[in-house]
Amino acid sequence: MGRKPCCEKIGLKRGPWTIEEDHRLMNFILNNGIHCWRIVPKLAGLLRCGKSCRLRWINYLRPDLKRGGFTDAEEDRIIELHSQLGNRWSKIASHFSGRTDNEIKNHWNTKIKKKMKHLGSMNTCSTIKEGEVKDQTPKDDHVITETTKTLIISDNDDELMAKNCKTPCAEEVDMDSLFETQGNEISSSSFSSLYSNYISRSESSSYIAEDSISLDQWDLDMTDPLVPWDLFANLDDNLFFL
DNA sequence: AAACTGTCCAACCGCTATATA
DNA sequence: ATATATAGCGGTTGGACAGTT
Repeated sequence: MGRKPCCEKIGLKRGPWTIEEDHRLMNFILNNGIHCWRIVPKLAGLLRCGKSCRLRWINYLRPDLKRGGFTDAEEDRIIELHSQLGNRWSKIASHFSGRTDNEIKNHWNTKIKKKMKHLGSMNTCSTIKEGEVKDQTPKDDHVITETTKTLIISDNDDELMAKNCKTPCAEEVDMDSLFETQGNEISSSSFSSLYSNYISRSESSSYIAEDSISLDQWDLDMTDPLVPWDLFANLDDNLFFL
């Protein structure tokens, strides 16, 4: 069976939206509501497919959209939800008012992932002793971040977190007991709860132990400076929608 | 100033889920 | 029960822009 791409129809416009198109779509929806996306472009006088209109509305034109950068709190919440839900962006987005799945997905892929990775490599590098690089280097998909104090899988996190993970990844670790036995002083309750989420999710998928990890392999110096994300937090929410 | 490189994000693609005839 | 259309989702891409050489 299979469906043809909706925009293959001759004459339909693709690519970036013009201001006029935005106005047409916005006016139409605000005046008439949404009943069927297929007929929206027709009635609104747009040479776009319904799918494209829907996306434009959801991701850009919706009046309740919150524009601007993510706050620290939002970012932490994304990380927390991602640890529970994996790449189910629409589910994650449903926990935020005014944020789209696309926006959160983009933010995760471009900012948070890198941030995790960066912090992970800093922690990793600081623990490696000369001459022991190969043996001591933890798998770089194990990262502890300061902001969340959760175990994050940064390099192949998507695969690991995916519902049907088939790739052998890492061993489950009881971080609480590890901290006790290793004498670390991390006492964040959010850390253990978030970590538990990872474990329960991992257990529900075909999560296979591959190698052991130890806190010896990490430098858990939680004083590492972070990018000041809150610099972006107070951009004018109403910048777009006046 | 020009060329190159990296980053960001809007938009698209292809798929699944759901509704309906 | 089946076929088909639409809605919705997540992954990916491409172009604009910024920074660097």
